[in-house]
Amino acid sequence: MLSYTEENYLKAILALSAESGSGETGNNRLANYLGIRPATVNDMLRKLKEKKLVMNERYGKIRLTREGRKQALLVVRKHRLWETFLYNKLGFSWDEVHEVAEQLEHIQSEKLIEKLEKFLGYPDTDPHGDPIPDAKGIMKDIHKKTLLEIPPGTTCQLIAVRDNSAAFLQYVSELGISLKKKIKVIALHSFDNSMQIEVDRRQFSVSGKFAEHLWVK
Amino acid sequence: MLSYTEENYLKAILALSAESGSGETGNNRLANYLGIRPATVNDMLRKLKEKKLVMNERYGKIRLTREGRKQALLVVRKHRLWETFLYNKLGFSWDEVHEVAEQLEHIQSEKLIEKLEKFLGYPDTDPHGDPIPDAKGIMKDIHKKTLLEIPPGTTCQLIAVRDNSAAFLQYVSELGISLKKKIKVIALHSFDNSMQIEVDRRQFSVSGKFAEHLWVK
DNA sequence: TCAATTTGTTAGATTCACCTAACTTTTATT
DNA sequence: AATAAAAGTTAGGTGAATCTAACAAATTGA
Repeated sequence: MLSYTEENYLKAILALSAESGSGETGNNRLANYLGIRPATVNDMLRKLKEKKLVMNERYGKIRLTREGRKQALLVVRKHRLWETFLYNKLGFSWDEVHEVAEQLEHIQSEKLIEKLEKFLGYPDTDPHGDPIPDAKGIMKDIHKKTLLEIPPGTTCQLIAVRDNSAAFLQYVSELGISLKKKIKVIALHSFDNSMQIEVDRRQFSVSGKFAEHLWVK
Repeated sequence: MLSYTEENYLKAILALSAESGSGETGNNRLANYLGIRPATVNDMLRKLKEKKLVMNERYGKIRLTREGRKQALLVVRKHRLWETFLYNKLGFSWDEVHEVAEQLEHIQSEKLIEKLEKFLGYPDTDPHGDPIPDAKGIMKDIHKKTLLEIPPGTTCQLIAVRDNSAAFLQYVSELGISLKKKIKVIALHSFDNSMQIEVDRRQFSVSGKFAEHLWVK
C-alpha cells in the first residue's frame, strides 16, 4: 500500500516524464514541481527505488518502472474519476475540480472506485477531456493536436486542455470555450503566432501560447 | 484547520462522552477506543487543550469545549453525509459504508460538503438512521428507545442502530431487519431478557443484548 | 483505612516527511 | 579544456504522531 506522499511522487514523476518526452525527469525539476526541496526528493527516491517503483542511478535521471507507472496511472484514474464526479454530479466548475480531486484521489478503496466509475456511467474522459485509465492502469492515447497546428480556414473541436490551472481554465471559460466546442481558425499571424479564431459566431484574437494549450481534433 | 488526527480525537471524545451519559470520558478509554497508547493520547490532549477544544485537568476527566463539540459535530456531519452517498448513490451495503466514510470525512472542502448535501437532497439521517448535524454543527436529537423497552404485544419501527460494526450490521441484515422495518414484540423472557419478535411475518428469538442495540419508535 | 488495581503522566525513542547547509558531480559556456 | 553554473547528494535537524518503560495519582474493595 502506498502512502499519500508516495502516490503524489509517482503521479508527479509520470506527469514530468510525459512532459519531457523522454520518459524521464530530474531531481530538481521534481522538487520544484512538488514545491519541496531536492534533499527531500532524494530521501523519497531511495524509498521508491527500494520498492522497485522508480529507476534512478546516482546523479542520473528518474524513471518509473513498469509497476511504478501502473501505480501512477491508478492514481490518475482515481483523480480523473473524482473530477468527473465533481463536475457532472455536484456541479463544480471546470477550474474548481482539480484541488478537491487532489485530496479525494488518495482515498484507499478499490470498491469505491469501481462503484464510482459505474455510477458515472464508465466515462472515458474527465471534464478537461483527458482520458481515464482503466482498473489495470492502462490509458488510451488520444491522437491530439494543439490549436496552433490547425491551418486557417479549418474548423476543429476542443477535446482537452493542456493546463489545468484555475487561471488558464477561467480564461478559457470567459472566451466561451468549453469541451467539444467548435473552433474555426480564421487566421494565423506568423510573426508572433497569434491567431484569429471564431467560436459561436464571435471572433477574437488569442496568443500562440494560448493556442498551444488547447488540444483539438 | 484541524489535522486528520485531531479530527479523529474530537470525534472519539464526542462519541465516548455521549456513551457515558456524563458528557466526559477518560484517557484510557479514549486510548483504547482509538487503538493507541494512553501516553500518545496525553500528548494530543495537551495540544487540543491549547487550541481550546477540550477541557481536562491533570488526572481529571476529558470534556469537549463548546468549540470542540462543534468541530466534532462537523466531522460527524461529513461522515454521515458520505455514508449516505455511499449507500444511496453508489449501492454500498449497510455494513460497508463506515470504513470508507472514515477516510472521506477528512476531506477539507466546505464547498464539497455543501454540494454533496444538496446532491443527496438534504437528508436528515444517515443509512443507520442517525441524524446528520447541520453546517453550524447542530444535531437534532431523535427521541429513541431500544427494542428491549418495548412492551410485548406492541409493534414498533426501527429508526437506527446503536452499533455500526460490520458484524452487528450483517447479523441485523440476515434477520431481514432494515431501517423503517416494523417489528412486533411477541414476548419478553425476563429471566435472561431474551425476546421473541416478529418481522415480515417471520418470528425469531433474539438476546436482550441484541435488542438493546436497536433504536425504535 | 490502606493496599491493590486502575488510570493517568513523564521521559526518552522511533518513523515519516520535511528542512538547511555544505558538499560533489555533471553540464554548459567561453 | 577550464571553469562557472546547474543539478544532485549527504549529514544533521525538526515537528507530528506514534511507541515503551517507569512512575504517580486516584479509585476500589477487603
